[in-house]
Order: sequence, then structure tokens, then C-alpha cells
Amino acid sequence: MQKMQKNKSEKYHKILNSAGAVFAEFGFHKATISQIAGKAGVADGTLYLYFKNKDDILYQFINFKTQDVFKKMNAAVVDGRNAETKLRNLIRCHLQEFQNDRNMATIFQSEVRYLRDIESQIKDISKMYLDLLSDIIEQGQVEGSMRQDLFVGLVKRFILGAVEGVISTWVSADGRYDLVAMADPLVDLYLTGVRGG
Amino acid sequence: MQKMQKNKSEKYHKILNSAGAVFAEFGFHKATISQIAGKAGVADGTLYLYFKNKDDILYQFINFKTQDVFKKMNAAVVDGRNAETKLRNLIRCHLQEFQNDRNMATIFQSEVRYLRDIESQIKDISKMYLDLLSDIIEQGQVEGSMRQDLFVGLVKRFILGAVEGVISTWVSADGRYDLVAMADPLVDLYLTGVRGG
DNA sequence: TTAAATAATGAATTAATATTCATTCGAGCC
DNA sequence: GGCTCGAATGAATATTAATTCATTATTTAA
Repeated sequence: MQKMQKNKSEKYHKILNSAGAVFAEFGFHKATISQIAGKAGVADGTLYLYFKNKDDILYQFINFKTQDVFKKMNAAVVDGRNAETKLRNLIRCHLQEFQNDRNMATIFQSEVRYLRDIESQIKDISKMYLDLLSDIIEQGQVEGSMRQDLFVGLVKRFILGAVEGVISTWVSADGRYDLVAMADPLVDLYLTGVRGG
Repeated sequence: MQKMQKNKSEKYHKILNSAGAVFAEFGFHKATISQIAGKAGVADGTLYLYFKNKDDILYQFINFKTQDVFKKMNAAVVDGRNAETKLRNLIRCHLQEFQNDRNMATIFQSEVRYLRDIESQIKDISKMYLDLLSDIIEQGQVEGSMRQDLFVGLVKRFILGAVEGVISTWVSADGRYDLVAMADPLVDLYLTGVRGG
């Protein structure tokens, strides 16, 4: 019973990981069930014991990764004393997690828009992230470390967009450099901009 | 001859526009040839007189739009006296063009990564843009209006990523607000950041 | 006016793969 | 050893839509 449970769970994750690798390499649409099954070392039909269909595999993959990453991001933010530290922690965590899991990075990068269409549950995949940012910015304004005249709705998109852009470039470069090293320079740009002191 | 030429050209563009609308609404993969043909008021087979295949339709769409937009962006940059003005013009032009053509915005947004896989000619679709930004930043450094210690490779991704993020949000909101109005606050963020003076 | 050339049609074909399900496997139990 | 039942298999089937091409319509030119 426990053993079966464990095996089932193991196979589920085996398939999910294989799917991640195949989706990342070929893209969701060009990836085939046979490729995923092959990589996971099971028969094609077996996938349908664990997942409703091909879409569901992608959905579960994103869902699983998202929850995992958000847990870590939240923890990173809570750790920070003030708004600036929180922002720095968030960005570093974001880059760290995506660097640790390039398949995830690639898939988030390219397939999220497809998911949006089929699964409204994931529609606001970046909502939590943006909310985290809102809180940080508002705290920064209270603390006086951030300008009062900021349009928070714009600033949070500005911040998230820039991180995603940086990750996107890193993915395109096949992850050949250290992504996390970009964290501090990036936050520095957020805070003080490109204009000189 | 001229008439035939003109008709052919007209039908070509009719199909391209219809394809743009259908791709934007359903996404490239869910869009069908029949939908595009229907919207263009021609038979399915007719598309194959003007395009090699479905991929080619997307390819030509992006190609056409890209050339058009880059021409305008270049002109906008040339108009600027100094680096800051050039940057401001570029961002405003970018937002303006995407606001004017939401189908294009949506497609760029979601299908460019797919194109990367199939057509290396468009692989560096953002290359020209990033080069424009490099030039602007370097000029800004020479002029003394931008910091010397900037990592240009990061800054340009930072800027492009943020604009794309802002456009992405606007697309998700079905273009319900004025995108161009974001230009100045956005450039302001690039230049002076979120930290107070 | 009519014959050639060109353009357009859309039903039939092809191709690719997601999904099903009748069958087989194998672990635990009597 | 044989029995039971959930798990796994993978060949066969179903589906979906891109692409083709024999046929028809339209335009051009003599």
C-alpha cells in the first residue's frame, strides 16, 4: 500500500520530469506522447493512467513548479527587513530558481500563453508575484526609500518584465553564464536607474 | 498586368491580415487554414497560391510587420538630439505602433518563440532593437547623461524586457487603456529608478 | 469571339499523433 | 501453485487539420 503509493508517486514525477525535458527541448506542440513516455521508460498508454491528456501534463507541470517556486519566493521576501532587501531577495530567488531548473525556465518562457487559453486557473500565474511586488513598493513608499509619485501598477510590470527579459536572454544563450550574478546589478537599475547620481 | 499585380498583392495582404486576426484570437496552433481562408473570403486552397504553408503565413506576417515597425523606430531614434530624447522617442514609438496594431502585439507576444525554432532568419528579431539600445546607452555615457558603470548587455535587456512586460499587460487587458501614456513614466523609471532623489 | 493562360476552388487525400482498450503482467494472498 | 486485481502495455483506432490537385471560373490577347 505505502509502497504502491510511493511507486505511483514516483512514476508520476518521473513522467512529469520527462515531459518537462521534452517540452523544453521541442516545445509543447512538437513534443509527442511517445517521446515523453520513452524518456520516462513507460508505455504510451501509461501516461493516461496519471494524466487526463497531453494538455493536462503541461498544466500539472506548470502547476507543480509554480507552487514550489512561489513558496520559496514568499520565504525570501519575508526574510527581508525593509523594502529594498525584500526586493533584492525576491529577484535573487527568482533568478536562482530559474537557473536551477532550466527546463522550467524554458517552458514558462514559451508555453504560458498557450496555457492561458486553456486553463483559466493559471490565467493569473503572475498575479501573486505582482502582488508581492505591490506590497514591497508600498512598503518602500511608507519607509521613504521609494518615491511617492510612483504608479505602482506600472512599476510592478516594469520590474517583472525586466527580470523576465533577463531570464529570456539567459535561456536563449543556453544558460551559458551565471544568471544569479545579474541580481544585484538588476536591482541597482530598478532603484537608481541609468542616469548618473 | 498592373491590375493583376495589384489584385494579387491585394489578395496577399487580405490573407495576411485575416491570418493576423485569426492567429491573434486563437493562437497559431489552434488557428486553422479554413478559418483564415473564411475570414479572407477565399477558398482554403487559395492560401497555397500565396504561401508555402501555414508556417510561412506566420513567418511572412511577422516579417512584414517587423520591417515596417523597425523603419519607424529607426526614424524615431534619428530624430532625437541626445541619448535621453532618443530613448524616449524609441519607447514612445514602440508603444504607439503596438497600440495601433493589437493583432501584431498579441502575435509578437506569444508566437515569436515558435518562429525562433523554425526560421533562423527571424531568430534575431529583437537584435536590431537591442543594437539601437546599445547605441543609445553608449551615447548617453559619452554625453555624461548616463552612468559609466553600466553593464550595457544587461541594461538593454532590462529596458526591452520592461517595455515588453508593459505591452503584455496591456494585451491581457484587451487594450482597454492608453498604452502610449505609459511611455514617459516608463522612461522616467529607466532613468531615475524607484528610489527617491 | 474564342482560345490560351492564369487564378481560384473545395472535396478528397495524406499525415501525424493523441487516445483507447483488449490483453498481459506481477505482487500479494489463500 | 493458483487466484485476484490493480497496474502497465502498445498495437489499433480516431481525430484533426494541413495540403493537394483535378476541375471550374476568369482574364487576357489575337
